[in-house]
This record gives sequence, C-alpha cells and structure tokens, in this order.
Amino acid sequence: MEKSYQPQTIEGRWYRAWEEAGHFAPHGPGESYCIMLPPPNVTGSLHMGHAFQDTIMDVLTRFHRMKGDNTLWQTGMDHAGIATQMVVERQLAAQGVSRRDIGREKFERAVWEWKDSSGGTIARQMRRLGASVDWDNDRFTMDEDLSQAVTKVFVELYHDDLIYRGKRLVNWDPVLHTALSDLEVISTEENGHLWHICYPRVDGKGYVVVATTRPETLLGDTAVAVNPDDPRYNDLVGLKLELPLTDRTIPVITDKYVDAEFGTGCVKITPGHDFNDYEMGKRHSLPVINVLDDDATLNEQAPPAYRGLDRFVARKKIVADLEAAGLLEKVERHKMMIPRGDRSGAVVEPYLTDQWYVKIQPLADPAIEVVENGSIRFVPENWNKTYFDWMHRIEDWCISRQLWWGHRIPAWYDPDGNIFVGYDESDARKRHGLSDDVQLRQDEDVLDTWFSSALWPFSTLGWPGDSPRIQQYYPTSVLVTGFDIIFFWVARMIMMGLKFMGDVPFREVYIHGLIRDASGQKMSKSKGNVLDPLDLIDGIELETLVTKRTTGLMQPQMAPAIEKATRKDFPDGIQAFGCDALRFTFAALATNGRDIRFDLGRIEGNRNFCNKLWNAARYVLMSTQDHEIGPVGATGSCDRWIISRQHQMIARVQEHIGSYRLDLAAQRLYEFIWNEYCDWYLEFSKPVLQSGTAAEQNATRYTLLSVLETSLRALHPFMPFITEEIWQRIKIPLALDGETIMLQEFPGAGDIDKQAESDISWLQQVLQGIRNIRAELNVAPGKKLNIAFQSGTSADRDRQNRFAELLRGLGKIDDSQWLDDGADTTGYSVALVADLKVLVALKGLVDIEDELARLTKLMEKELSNLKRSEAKLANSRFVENAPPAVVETERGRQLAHQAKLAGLKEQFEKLEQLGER
RNA sequence: GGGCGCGUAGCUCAGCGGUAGAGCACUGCCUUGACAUGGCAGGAGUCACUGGUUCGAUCCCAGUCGUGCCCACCA
Repeated sequence: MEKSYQPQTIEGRWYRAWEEAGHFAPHGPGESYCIMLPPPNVTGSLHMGHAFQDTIMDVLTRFHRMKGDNTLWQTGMDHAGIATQMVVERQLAAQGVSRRDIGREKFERAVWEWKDSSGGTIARQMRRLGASVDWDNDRFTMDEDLSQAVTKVFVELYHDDLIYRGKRLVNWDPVLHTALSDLEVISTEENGHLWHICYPRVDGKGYVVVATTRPETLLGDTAVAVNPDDPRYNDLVGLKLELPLTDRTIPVITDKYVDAEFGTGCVKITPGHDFNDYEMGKRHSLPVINVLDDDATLNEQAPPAYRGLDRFVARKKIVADLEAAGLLEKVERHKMMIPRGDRSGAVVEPYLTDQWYVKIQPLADPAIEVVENGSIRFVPENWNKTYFDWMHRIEDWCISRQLWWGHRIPAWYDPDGNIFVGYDESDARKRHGLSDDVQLRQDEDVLDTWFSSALWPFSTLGWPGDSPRIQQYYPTSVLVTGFDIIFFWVARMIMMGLKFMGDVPFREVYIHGLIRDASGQKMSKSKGNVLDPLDLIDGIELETLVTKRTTGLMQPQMAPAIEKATRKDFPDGIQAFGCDALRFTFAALATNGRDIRFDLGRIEGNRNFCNKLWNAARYVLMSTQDHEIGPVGATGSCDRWIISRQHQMIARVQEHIGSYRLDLAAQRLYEFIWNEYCDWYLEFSKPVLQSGTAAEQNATRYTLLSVLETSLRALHPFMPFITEEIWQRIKIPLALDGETIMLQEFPGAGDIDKQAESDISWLQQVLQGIRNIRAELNVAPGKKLNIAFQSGTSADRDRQNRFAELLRGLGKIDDSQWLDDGADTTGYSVALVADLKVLVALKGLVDIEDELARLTKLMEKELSNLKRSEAKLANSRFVENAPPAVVETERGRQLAHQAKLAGLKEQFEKLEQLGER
C-alpha cells in the first residue's frame, strides 16, 4: 500500500467497475426504496448545489441498498425549455442566424444535436462523484414515452375541465416573446420615478393630478380612479377627463382599492397593462386598450407619434411631451418592485393574450390535504408552512409558452378557431367527429417545462404503460431537494401524482440548505466566487482558477476584483482532496434548516481523515499478513471494548441516517474511527502483538481486521471509493468472498459490553494521568518512568494486574509497584483516578516547584467543581424538586471531587514540606 | 406588509432543561516501525441582549438588537 492515500489512482477505476458490473441496478430482496433525482437541465454542468444534493441522495441510496432494500435511484435530465432554447439560439446568433431564419423543424433538430453532443456533461460529472444511479434507466423529459405521458395528462386534464384556454393578462417576456408563469417572474426593488401628470377636466375647471410609475401606459388608460371615501375628490365622481396626448376622454370612477394616502390619491387605470387595473376594469366594465406589441413597442393603438417606439423610449418622449404641454406637475424619485423574467432578465409586461391554463384549485385541495394529514412529511417540518402558504393562495397555472423547444400542445384549431384536443390530430378528429376535409392547424405553443417535470415520479417509471416498475417504486420514498423549487416542482408533483396515480409521489421531502461561499455569499459566476466540485476533487492551480473565474463574464469589468479576491482566498490554488473527502464534508455539513458556508478547512480535515483511515488499514494489513487469522471469540477486554463501542456507533449512525442527520452520522463515524479505533485500539494492539500469547495475538488480529471491515461498511455510503479499495484488500485475510463492498450488508448494532467499557475507561484514565504528568512537567516523551499505585480498591488492583502489560507499553513504564497507604509519596507526581493514586516517580526528572504548580492548577479546578456541587446540594429546593437520579448524580460528583481534592492536597502538602527542608 | 430562519471558541458549525462540544486555527513537546495529511498534552466561550417560567435556562416563553431568506398587485 502507498504510504498516503492517493484518491485519484482509485476513484475512476472503482466507478467503472461498479457500473460495468451493473451494481447500480435495483435488485435487493427487501422493501422498495426509491429516490428520484431532480433532473438537472441538459444545459447544465455540475455545481456545488448538485454535488451536495447528489451526495445526500447517494448516501441514502447506498445505505438502503446495503440494507437489502430493492433500491432504485432514478436518474435523468430535463429538457429545460427556455434555458436550452436560449443556449442554442445564442449559438445560432454567433453564426448570424436566428431561429426564425431556419424555421421550427431545423431549429428543433439543432437543439437535439446540441443535446446529444453536450448534454452528457452532468452525467459524466455525476460519475466522478460516485453517484450510484441506475444508468440503464436514464430518462429525458423529451423521450418518446415521457412525451406520451405529457400528452395523456394534458388531454385528460382538458377533458376533465382542468385545463382551459383563456384570454387574460399574463406575464409577458418581451425579449423571449413568451408568456411566463407567476413563479418565473422575479421582483426586485429598483429605483424608479413617480410622475405626477395633469389630466384636464372636460368642464374646464382645472386638472386632476395622477401619480404613475409608468407614464407610457397612459395611452391605454380607460379611467381614473379615486377612493369613494376620499373627501378631496367627491366632486370629481362621474366627471370626464381629457386623456393627455390623445383625443380620448375617460371617466373618473371610485373603487375601494385606491389608497388615498398614496401619491395624489388618483390612479390612472390601464386595464390592458396592469394586473390590478385589469381586475378593476372588469369590476367597472371598462374597455381594455392594448397599446403594446409583443416586443413591447407601441402598437397602432397609440397615437402615430409613438408607434413603433420601444416602451422605454416612448416613456421619455411622452414625459417630454407632457412637460412641453405643461401637464407634468412634478417627478419624484421612487423605489419600487420591478418584475423581471428569471431567464431573460427583461422587465416583464402584463399582456393580454390567449394562453392555456391549469385550473389549479381542484388539484391543490387534495395536495394540501396530504401534507396536512402527514401522508407527505417535510424534513425539516417547518417547510410545510411555506408549502401551505403558497398552496392556499395558488392561482391558475399558465402552461403555454411561445417557444419551439418543448412538448407541443396537443390542441388543434379549425378555420373558425374552434379547439380540438386529442393525443394526435387523428385522435382529435375522432373524438370530435371531424371529417378529414376539415382543415386543422396545431397550436404552435409548447408546454411549460415544469409541466413535464411534474410527472417525473411516474413518467420515468413507465406510466402510462403497465411497467412493473411503477408498481414496484411508486410512491417513491423521499424527495431530496432545495427549498427554491418547492413551488415550481414539489407542489406540482404532488398535485399531478394524486390526480393521475391516486397516491402521493413520495412520502418524505428532505429540504436541504444552499451551499454558499466561505463568507456566506451565494455562489455565482458574476460574483466570481464559484467553486467547481471537480476542482475540489482534482485540485486546481491558482492561475487556472483565476482564468476560469474571470472568463466569460457578463460584466467583464468585474474581472480585476474577482482575480484579486481569488488570489487572496486561494494563494496556492486548491489542493486535490479527492471525492470521498468532498462527499464526507458535504455530509458533515448537511445539518437541518440552515444554509452552508463551504469551508475549505473542513474538506482538508476530511482529506486527512481519509489518510488516517488509509494508514490504519496499512497498519492492520502489515500486522496481520503472514498470519493465519482464525475467527475467534474476542476475549480480551480491549477487543470487547472496541466492539462494544462500535455497536453503539452503528446504532447511532443508523438512527441519524434515518432522521436525515447525515452530519451527526458522519461525526459519529469520524469520532469512532479516529478517536477510538485509531487512537486507542490500534495502540492497545501493539503491545499485544509484541508480547501477547498466541491466542491473544490471534484475537487481536482478528479484531483489528473485523472492526475495520465493519467500519468500512458503515462508512461506505459516505466514502464509497476508499472503503472499496481497503475492503478489497482486507477481505483476503478475512476470507470474505463478496465481489464488492457496495453489495455487502450494512452492519447492525449489537450489545454494549459494560464491563469492558468500564475497564478500558479506567485504563484510559490512568494512561491520560501519566501522560498529563509527562507533558506538564516536561518529561521527555520517550523517557521510561517508574510508577507506583496507592490506596485503590481491589478492583483497581485487579485492573492494574490485568492491564500491566498495556500500561507498561503505552505508558512507557519501566517498573511499577503498589505502595502501602501510609508510604511516603513525596518523591512522586500524582494523578488521581477516582480513589486510586497513580504516582510517577519524580526523582531527577523534575523540579518540585513545577509539580507544586501543576498540583495547584488541578486543585483549583477540583475545588471550583466541588463548590458548585456543594452549592447545589445545599439548596433544599434542588434536593426536593430535582429528579432523584439527578440529585444522586450530584452527590456522586461531590464525593468524587472531595476525594480527589483531598488526595491532591495531601500530596501538595507533603511536597511543600519537602521543598521547605 | 406577511412568513421562515439564524446569532455558541479566532473561523466554520454541532448541542439544547442538569458542570459547554467538534473540525480548522493557536501554544508546548515529539520525525516512537500505520499515519507529520501524524502523535501527546494544553489554552481559548457572560452560549447576542433584557425580562419571565423553573430547584436549575445556552436550551422553554416574551420582548429587544443584529442578520439572512421567501412570499405579496399600492399606482
């Protein structure tokens, strides 16, 4: 074995071996366990969030697979309509071509070509992470069968009156020329203005001043509204106003919606370009005037002077014209929420169009119910509040998109505009009794990407076919995802699952936090603080990292600042930590309900942990090679102790994985392997292997191997590669015949051995006492000591006797003896283990003053502890009210502190006298 | 305007009614035949603040301050 762990030499090798052997395919005899991978976008590449999420899912998957469950981790990708179309359009644009130039068919072909050539990036990256997904059943939302599922769902919802086509205001992206759902609109606060505009009264008695943030929509105004209870404007009601810059007049109406406190208390009403105004327009039967085209330029409804102008150009011109006409009273600065498309970043326009909608309430009600009644459980639980909040206010879902990449809507129109929905054109004809001579034209639009994602838990399992997979794995076990797509995806899967499968799509939803950079910032390309998980695995030179972070920026002027920050944060680049260290770090940080600041210190520590494990294995193999290892009952106390400790560790790890506390599970594994197995058991084994009996040596060798082997199995879900590599080596001396660790059984917890635990605890305390004396009194670590024991119990004598060899070896002790209770101990330094005095002969080793100082420190600590105990016990209310067990514990503490303090004091006084002489 | 979090060692985070923990960083000693990516021994915290409940509060409750996020049609 190499002297240190070299992850890069083994990771790729093992992954290929597993995949080629088909180990990721579901096969266990036990219950079904299924996780759906949230399908990444085909355009995407693996970022820290994916790596984190994939680690969680892989830990769960590998754990359940080892438990014997019939475990499926379903993988696949999402066609990501808008995102993908934008990428391909950008590529075309680079060649000077637009999608309209080449037409729909050619464009779709171009997207497929691009998907085939570069869509596999994430899949390759997932392999680097060790993700044990079932590649044989890889799915893509645009696959033939998944597309059929989409069509079926659309058709059925339509015929159930749960999908309808309607003309209303939608969020319109004037850059992408498509409608968006409410969720795809991101509102952020931006600086704007509030223009106060005078609308002349037709009776010639002056003006009414309205305040608006959007003067250009004035051309579509069809009323001015005031609050009915606003005394200032009582006389205006029913009056007509001249709409500036037009030859129209509009009425003044009253509506409770108007806030008298805001602006002037008069609101211009533009039903064609504002959601509130649209509603108010309906209430008052106002006409709707649309003054915009689909690219947000002013259309023929606007006066000729403004036609064809972009909305923002028109705004300037209109303001200028109003000012020239003396109709602009004032302009104020105003902070306001600006809605933008989440993909294009363009300011979204409320726009009156025909779109397809899902009538959501009938679907939402049962979806609320299943979370309320616990059929679906959020982890952590407080996310169900977020879910309920949104579900109770949910609005109909606009599902049509004016794009080319996606599932085309299965609706056809006859020349009169009548709608016919069916699986395909002939089905639509058949359903509606249309003869072949009626001309039909298919709807041009495609469906929102999330429409097909909503079907993912069953469409990937073969629905609507009768695949056995769907029986086997639906409902799935747990969904692992981020809070950001609870509305986009989680809620919609629940609604569709209930509607079409008659059951929940998953039983639990584990919501994890967001991975941020070390200073708590969200990672983003534009901030230049992105870490690539593969760079943490393989390492990266500083210069390469700088280049990577500063190329392809949307704002190239940020490059110098990013470079500077990068050089400061990573002066030596990033080391290669290996996949297992990265995974273990993610697991250790996967605490509930909190975002994660990714800290390089943690991954470095875990890389060291890998090396520790590696070297422990190296020691075990070196110590056991050339020996016949018979399976023996572990009889030695140390052997029984480590096994007992391991049982407890395993029980906790199982428990923590079960409650999605991978951080706690990882911590237990780390502590057991490092602080118990390596720090203690391996050290215990050394004296035995040197001078123990043949039987003791055999038991020790077997325990070394078997505890390591068990630890590897427990650790495997977290660190698949190193555990496999070591397991393959130690299965030989253990004569195991499994092919791979990933198909071995996850270890079960056994009984605690109280006797062994208290014995070894005693041994540890004695050794720690001796070590403390050495360190505090600056005795050379290698220097052999003479020690003595005094005034212990018979149990102490028994243990001293049984562990004499271990004490001699690990304490570096030359000679030891028991002293009578009254014997002179002035030549010793003392450590106390309960009543037992462990005495280290000082002669010639140390200054008496140093020992006095050391004892003083110990006494002070003991005294303050004693005082605390005494104070508590002196409080009668404590003694009366606290549970008896607590009081008992406290009395025990008091006695222990008293004894210890007395022992220290006695030694201190003796030495002090010696010093004075 | 609603809702959800967070504030514990220098840093990143666990813990959560009975004497505060880990990793990294720090100090001292140590290249001892698994491992210096290491060993041993240490130092380090008014658990944001103020009240309340309790025999006892870092933990429960109320409020304050700081901080982050989500949702929301005041032009």
